[in-house]
Amino acid sequence: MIELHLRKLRARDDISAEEEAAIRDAVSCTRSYRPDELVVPARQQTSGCTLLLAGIMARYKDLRSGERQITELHVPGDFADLHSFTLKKLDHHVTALTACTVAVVPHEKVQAITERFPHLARVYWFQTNLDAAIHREWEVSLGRRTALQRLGHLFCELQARLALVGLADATGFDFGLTQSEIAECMGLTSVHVNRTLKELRERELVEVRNGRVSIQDLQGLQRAAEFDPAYLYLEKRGG
Amino acid sequence: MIELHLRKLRARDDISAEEEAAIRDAVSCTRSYRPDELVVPARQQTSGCTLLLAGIMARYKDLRSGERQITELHVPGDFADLHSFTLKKLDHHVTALTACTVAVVPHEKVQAITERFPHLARVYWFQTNLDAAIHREWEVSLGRRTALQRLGHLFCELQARLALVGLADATGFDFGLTQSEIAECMGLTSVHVNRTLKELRERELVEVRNGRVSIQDLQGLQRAAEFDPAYLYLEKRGG
DNA sequence: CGAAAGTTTGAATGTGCTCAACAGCTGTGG
DNA sequence: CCACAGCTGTTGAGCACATTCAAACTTTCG
Repeated sequence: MIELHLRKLRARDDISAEEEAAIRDAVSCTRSYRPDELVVPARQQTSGCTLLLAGIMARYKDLRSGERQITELHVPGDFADLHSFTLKKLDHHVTALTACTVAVVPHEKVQAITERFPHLARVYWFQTNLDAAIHREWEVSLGRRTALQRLGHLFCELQARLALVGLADATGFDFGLTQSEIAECMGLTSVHVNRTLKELRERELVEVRNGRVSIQDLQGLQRAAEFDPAYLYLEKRGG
Repeated sequence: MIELHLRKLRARDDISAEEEAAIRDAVSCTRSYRPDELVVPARQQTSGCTLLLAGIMARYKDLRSGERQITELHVPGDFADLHSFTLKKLDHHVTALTACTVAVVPHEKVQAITERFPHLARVYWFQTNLDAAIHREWEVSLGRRTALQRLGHLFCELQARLALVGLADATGFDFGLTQSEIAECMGLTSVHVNRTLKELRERELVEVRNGRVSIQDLQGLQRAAEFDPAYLYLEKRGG
C-alpha cells in the first residue's frame, strides 16, 4: 500500500527494515477523495500528514480575482503536506485533482519516528527540500520560460517523477488533468494551453489526449524545454 | 554576531540557553563577499551552511539564453543554504548581490546539533519549509500577478522579513539591488521594472531611490499587492 | 575627471490574454 | 431513445501588458 512511498525513499537513501517497520506502523487510516475535493484547507490547524497512494493532488493558493495558482503537483508515493508537521497551519490549500486515495500519518507518529531515527528525520527533511527544489524550478518556468517550454518542462518533470515509482515510461503516463488545470500550474490561460498543446503535437513531441500524456520524442521534448532532472535528485545518495 | 539569526528563530520558537550555546558553538568562521560574488555554486558538493550576517544574497538558476531567475532573496539572519545539509549538492547558485558577511556552519555541526536537540532539528526543518513557503508565494507572483503587484508584493515581503530582525520599519528599509536584479526576481525586464516603479511612485505607494525603499503607504501597498503575511509565519508558535 | 554601470524614456513589436462562438463528449431526465 | 445541460476542448479576431531595441541621461566609483 505504501510501497510506492518506500520505493521513492529508497531511490535516494537506504531505508533499514527497522525504519520501514516504523513507517508502516505510523500509517493510521486511509481515505478517498473525489476530483476537486479539498483535502487540506489553508490556515487551519493540521494534525497529520497526507500520504498520496493513488491519483493526482495539487497545492494551490487563490487570489482575490478568483483565479488560483497551483504551486506543485503530487503523484502517488508523495506526502502532499509533510511540511504541515513543522508548519502546523499551511499557507496553501491541498486538493485532489483526480480521484485519490491517501494514507494519514498523525503528527505524533512523525515526531516519534524522527526522534527515534535521526536518519529518517533527515530523509524526510530531504523530501520537503525536494518540494522546495520543485517550487524553484516552477519559478523558473513561470518567470522565464515560454508557454511551449513551460508545458514541455511540466511533462518532463511528471515523467521523471512518475517513472521513479513505476507509473511512467519513456512513452508517457496517465494524466487526467484538464487544460484549465494545466493552465493554473503554469500561469497561462486554458485557451493558450490549448494552442500550445497543439504546437507540441504538431512538432511531434507530446500528445495529450483522453487522460494520457503520450510522449513521442522524450529527448526532443527535454531539449525543447531545457529540462535537466538534476533538481529532482533522482540518484542514490550517501545513504 | 549571530544575534539577528537568534532573533529570527526566537520570533517563532523558544530557544533555550543550552540550544543557543550549541548554535553559537557551531559557527566556525566568518567570510566576506563582494557584490556579485558567487557564494555557493550549483551542483558541487557542499560541506557547510552559510549564515548571512549582513547584506543581501540570492538563490538563482540560469537558462541557456543567459538570463537568470532569482528564486529567493536572503536577508541578514537567514541561512542562505541550510538545505545543503540534506541536499548536499544544490540545484541552484547562491550569490551575494550586495557586499555581504557570513558565518559558516559545517554540516557535521548541523548534524550534531539536530541529533542532540530534536527540537532544534524541527526549528531548522521549519526554516527550510519557510523558504518553500516563500518560493510558493513567488510562484503566485510570477504566475498570476501584474507587474505592479509583483513589485509591491516583493517590497511588502522584504519589509516584513527585515522588520522581524529590526532592519525595516513601516517607512521602509535599505535595499541596494539594481532594477535589473529586481527584474530577475519577478520575471520582468529591467525596462518594465523601471516603468512600474514609476507608477508605484506616482501612486504614492513606494519610492525606490539611492539604495533605499521608502514606503509612503504601507497599508495601501499591501492592499494593491494583495499581500497577506501569513505565509511568512511571523507569529510565535507552540514552542 | 572620465569610464562604467545603472536609470529613464520613446517607438515598434510580440507573446499571451480576452471575448466569443462552436464542437464534442458525458450524464441526466423526460 | 432523444433532448438538453454542463463541462472540456478548439478556433478566430482584436487587444494589452510587457518586451525589444535604441538613445540619452544620471549616478557611482576608480
